[in-house]
Amino acid sequence: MSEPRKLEVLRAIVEDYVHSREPVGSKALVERHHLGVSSATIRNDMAVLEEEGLIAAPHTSAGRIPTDKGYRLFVDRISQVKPLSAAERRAIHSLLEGPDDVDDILERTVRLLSQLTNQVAVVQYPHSNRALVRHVEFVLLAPKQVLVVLIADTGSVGQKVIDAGSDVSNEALMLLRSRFLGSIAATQMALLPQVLPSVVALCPPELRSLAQTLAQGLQSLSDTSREERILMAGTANLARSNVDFPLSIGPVLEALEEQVVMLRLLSDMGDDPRGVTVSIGRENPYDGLAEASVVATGYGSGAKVGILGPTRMDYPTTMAAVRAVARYLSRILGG
Amino acid sequence: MSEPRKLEVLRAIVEDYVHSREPVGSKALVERHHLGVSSATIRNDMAVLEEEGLIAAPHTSAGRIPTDKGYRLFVDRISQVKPLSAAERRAIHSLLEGPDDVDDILERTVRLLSQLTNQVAVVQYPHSNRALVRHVEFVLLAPKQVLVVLIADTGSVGQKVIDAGSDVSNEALMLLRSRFLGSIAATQMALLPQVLPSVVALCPPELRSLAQTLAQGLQSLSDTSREERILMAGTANLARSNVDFPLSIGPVLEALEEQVVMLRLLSDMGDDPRGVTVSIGRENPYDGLAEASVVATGYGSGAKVGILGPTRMDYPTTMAAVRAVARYLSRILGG
DNA sequence: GTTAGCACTTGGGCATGTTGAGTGCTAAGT
DNA sequence: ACTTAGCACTCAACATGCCCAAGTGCTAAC
Repeated sequence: MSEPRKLEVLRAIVEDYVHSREPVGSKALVERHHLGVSSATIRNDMAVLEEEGLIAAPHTSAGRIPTDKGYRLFVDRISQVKPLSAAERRAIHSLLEGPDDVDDILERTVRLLSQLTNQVAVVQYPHSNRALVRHVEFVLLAPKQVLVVLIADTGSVGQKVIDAGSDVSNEALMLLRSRFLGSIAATQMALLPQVLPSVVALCPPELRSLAQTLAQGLQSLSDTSREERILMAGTANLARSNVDFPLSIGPVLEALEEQVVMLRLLSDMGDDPRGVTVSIGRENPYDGLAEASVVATGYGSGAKVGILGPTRMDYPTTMAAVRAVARYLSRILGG
Repeated sequence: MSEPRKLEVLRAIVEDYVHSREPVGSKALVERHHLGVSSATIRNDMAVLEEEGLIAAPHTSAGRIPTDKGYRLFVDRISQVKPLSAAERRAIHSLLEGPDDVDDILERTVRLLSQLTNQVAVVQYPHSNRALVRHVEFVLLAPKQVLVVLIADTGSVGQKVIDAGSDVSNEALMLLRSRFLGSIAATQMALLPQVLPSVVALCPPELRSLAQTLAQGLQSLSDTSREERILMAGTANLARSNVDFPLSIGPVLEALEEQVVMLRLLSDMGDDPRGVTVSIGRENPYDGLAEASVVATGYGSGAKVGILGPTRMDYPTTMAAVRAVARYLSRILGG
């Protein structure tokens, strides 16, 4: 049995199964694809594929369906990225229009991606390593509570309420604000941890502890605004694509609700800046996603975009969409 | 047949059905509830209830289930709000702890509510009518793009990118910022539409048009920060509560994804500041929610909290939870 | 107005039969 | 050494028929 044909058979099985949602048998296979051999030969090949754990039969006398391992091989070695349709290109292009508000763009991106792929789309807020501090604001909410606001020149705004140990005066805040602002304006976010301590050190002793608290607040903002948030869209696709198909969507919804889980998931994925990464079924670190796959890639300076869907998914098309969207995102937000 | 007993029967049917998820028959009814009459009598009563459209039989020889109208009557006239359990009270109390960040509080509230009710919880961002302007910031992102930030003394931060028609200088922005800030600091958000025009009018003529654009931005922030956003949690409960129960969750997920739909839904609901409002099944203005009910109430100065779940839901408990959570929310955020 | 009794309906469970897609194997063909 | 035709076998899915329990509606008596 020839190695190339074996792969061809696997490809055919994956494609047919993704398309029909039904186990595919040897006879149907030779009919739909013009492999130059008979169904008996295919049966032999399939037996081998099954031995290798690439396909499996749900029950004795049904066709075969790909295993996680089968999909893996398919994705790694067989599939070719499909070009996008003209309409799809147009849709992505239209992302370039409209206001360049980061939130807005991400919002629209994630919707578009979910529509293109018919899956749940997920996008991580862009890293703002290179962003510069544009403004700092301290707002006294209650005697001991201060709202810390950190604005970057990219337009991203981070905010956090912190608890000062003791009563805080407005004057003190004003003073500290101008101190901080004077020292860190136009500084890279990534450098804050190095710069902030010296600012604190230069403050009058009686304000030192407050300044310390505020500095911590600012620093955590520079951290969290980098990675913390995630946006998603297309949850309804989970239900739709699984009409009469029992991917139990409960666990998946749970995973999607836990931003922590999703963040972990995305950042665990490889970081090949060129290609997209695929995590299939049980390869996922989270149990609830044992029947799901994640297709993701990085954009900009390292944040991730991707989709989540059933293992039985049209990988070539999906990968193409994710890749295209990521590229445009990089272009718009400026790597 | 006595009117009180008829209601009693309806109540029993609703309660049993909610509990067992199965149509309830006359015999089971007399066994579980000690109504002082025989099953034959109940049958007569049930026939009447069915005529009145309050209950229906899925097939000829099955028990009855409540109709939307039946639930309506139940909610309006029969049910008594159940007191919360001690554990539930404790959980709600613990909301009082931790930092009083608005986002944080709402986030935790909505999670808590979804856990208490086992439904999807939804909360609208609080109205900030009475909030005072604390700070205004303009950030130049690109030659023609300005980020407008509006900070309220409540700690809520609104932001928006606006498109100035022509190139903008940093100096101009600085000047306008101090003008605006001087005029509207400590002004009520609700008053902005009246105050802003006069600020614009006092600007130097060459900056007038930019000032006008910025003023519009500020105003829309004061509007949108009031109503626009919605937070939700517990989507996974949709799948869980419908294991082996075919509320098609697809349409519901769609509705939940459309913030517009949800906002409309919430604001269409009555505004009784004391009690909770319930919208049952087809009473909902959105078709996808024909098999769902919404239980909501106002909090603070008019925003809404509530839950969404299947029509077959434990209304008394749910209503109690929603009401209790709304009260605490009002207390924390200061009506 | 209530109740007991009874005939009637019907979905669900179960055992049984049938069908068809699909397999694995063997033996023959290239 | 592959490939192929043929064939016996397996098994989910569907269908059929049967029975049962739950439930109803009605009537006649209390």
